[in-house]
Amino acid sequence: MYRTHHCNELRQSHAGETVTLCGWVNTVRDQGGVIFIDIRDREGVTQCVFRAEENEEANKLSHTLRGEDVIQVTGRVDVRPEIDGQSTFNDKIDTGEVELVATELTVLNKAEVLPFQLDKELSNEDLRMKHRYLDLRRPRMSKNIRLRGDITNSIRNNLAEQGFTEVETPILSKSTPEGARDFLVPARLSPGKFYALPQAPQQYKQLLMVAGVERYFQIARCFRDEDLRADRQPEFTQVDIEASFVNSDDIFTLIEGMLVDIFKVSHGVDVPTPFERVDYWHAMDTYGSDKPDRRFGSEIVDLTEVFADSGFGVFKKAIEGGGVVRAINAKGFASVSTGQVKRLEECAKEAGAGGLAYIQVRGEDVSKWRSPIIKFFNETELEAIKDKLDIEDGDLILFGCDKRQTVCDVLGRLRLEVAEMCGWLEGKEDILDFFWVVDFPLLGYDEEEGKWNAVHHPFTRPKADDVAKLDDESQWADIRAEAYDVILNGNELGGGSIRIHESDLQSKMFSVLGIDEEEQAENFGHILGAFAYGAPPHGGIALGLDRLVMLAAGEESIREVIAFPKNNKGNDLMSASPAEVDFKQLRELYLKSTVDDKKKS
RNA sequence: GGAGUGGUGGCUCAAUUGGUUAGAGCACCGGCCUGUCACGCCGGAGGUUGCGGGUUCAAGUCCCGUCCACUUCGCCA
Repeated sequence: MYRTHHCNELRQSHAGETVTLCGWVNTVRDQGGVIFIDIRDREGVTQCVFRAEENEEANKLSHTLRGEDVIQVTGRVDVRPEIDGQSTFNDKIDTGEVELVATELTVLNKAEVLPFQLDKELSNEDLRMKHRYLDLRRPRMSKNIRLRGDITNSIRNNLAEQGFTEVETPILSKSTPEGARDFLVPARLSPGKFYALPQAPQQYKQLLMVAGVERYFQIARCFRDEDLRADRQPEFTQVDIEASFVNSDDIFTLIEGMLVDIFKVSHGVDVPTPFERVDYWHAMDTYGSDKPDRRFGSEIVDLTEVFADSGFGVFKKAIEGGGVVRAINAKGFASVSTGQVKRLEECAKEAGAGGLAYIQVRGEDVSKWRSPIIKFFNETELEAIKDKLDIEDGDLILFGCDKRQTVCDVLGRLRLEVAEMCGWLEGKEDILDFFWVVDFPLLGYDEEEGKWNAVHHPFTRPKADDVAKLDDESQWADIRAEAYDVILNGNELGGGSIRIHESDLQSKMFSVLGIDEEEQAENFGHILGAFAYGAPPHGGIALGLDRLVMLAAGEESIREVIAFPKNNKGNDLMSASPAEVDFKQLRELYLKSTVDDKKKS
């Protein structure tokens, strides 16, 4: 037996016992005669005291210890003494009332000097990743990784209790043209052909419903070959769920229960249920986002009627073209700097706006307002916006005018940017604003491609009341889907839908999406076939586990909750992957690179 | 593919906006210390300022190129 206790276990009640601890040398405080070593394992830290009078050899050896050496210490648990009437208790550590008086020391493994110190925050991401195994030793990382484990446990328990069966689905699967770029794996046994890594187990889980599994879940690794972000990795994990004979409400109840348990585990709080449900268009019109952050106000106000006949040409033209004029009031931000205005304008342009109209409200009197556009407004318009936007001295008003969708995007983004600039979220980190966004549109028109795409995915069921509209293209934009997203504080935790389970409806859906019969047979023949043999009504959801754990851990990047993440470019700096492979390996796969590598050497 | 920020001893950062021998804290090495807990004290070692070029009497600082990292847009549920 290596040890009798872990390093966060000993208390005054253990006094007098002889115990053995194992762990890493956290700190060394060499006083010459007496030496204090804090020994650390994943649970915590315990102070060991080495004195020559207890064991001369151990004391001597203790002088050679350095940070991160792995040691085994045996000794007697003592309550920390009073020295000159002063307590030597350390209330910063849980074991601070005792110490281990060492009688035996074994160095299990010496450590070289580390490339970075574990007791300091490190800004060098590069270095952290290169020595990730050391980075993970730090308490914050270790806590995150263990929280992730606790959360997946909680999810498994929760779903098992509800009768869900965990089923694994293939990692080597088939490329589908829809959605993100696939990772491809050459199939040696079928020269010239490729597997694709799954972007999500979507089709498999529906087929499991046809198979009569009824309640499926999987903590599933998914792959997408797109550019990375702080909250995006090429491989990521979804909590994938599908159930038969359920409606949206059943899914909501299930997921709410699961999330309540998760935040009980991570925050120790009871999240109230049921979560509020917000209509998609209400979210878009009010917050300019389908995953709004509602922890602060500055909601979007429609001013289309006010400016319907405006003397300001830009507004008037937008409205005449079927567009809208809307604005947000950034309360108290009239002090915005020129640089910030520029940044906001950039932001608006990125979201599709032509420019940014604004008013800096500096005083009660309109003559003191600073704005490039206000001179075009008449008295009635000014009174109307004062009233509708609740304008007070010190406010900043930001306008958007264009098509409804564009204005939503623009003002939605500005709203978040302003919140960032003004620190509106400071002190609100503990708020947990969970809700559902429902009644998504089923279809969205892609201007570039000139075709209709599925907003969620092609298997999403239209709302019963809207099914008939599939026959009339002019009504496609108005079809609502039986789809839902669950949101927390402006983050999409997951989304799902009730699916189509009839092959004729599914076939019609494919047609609407511009997938002809031949292509349907080729790419989706198996699922259409399956639906012909008695597919039960079913639906499900997928939650992004990485993001969920990130939020539960209070981190800002999913890399902080993934043991071995990839960097911006999809590289693993520790193992130096991806890497070149031997020519022979490629030959066996019938592959030849076309990369021009004259830049090398 | 575009944009932004950054790259200075092992780590975190500084260096008067172009001017002496590139500094400090931590870590490291040596010494001292029997109650420390971010221990303390004395001493020491450690640098091709990411790389390449240019401007200049003089470049960590300015210019061009390039590489790397992070953030972001495009892309991506």
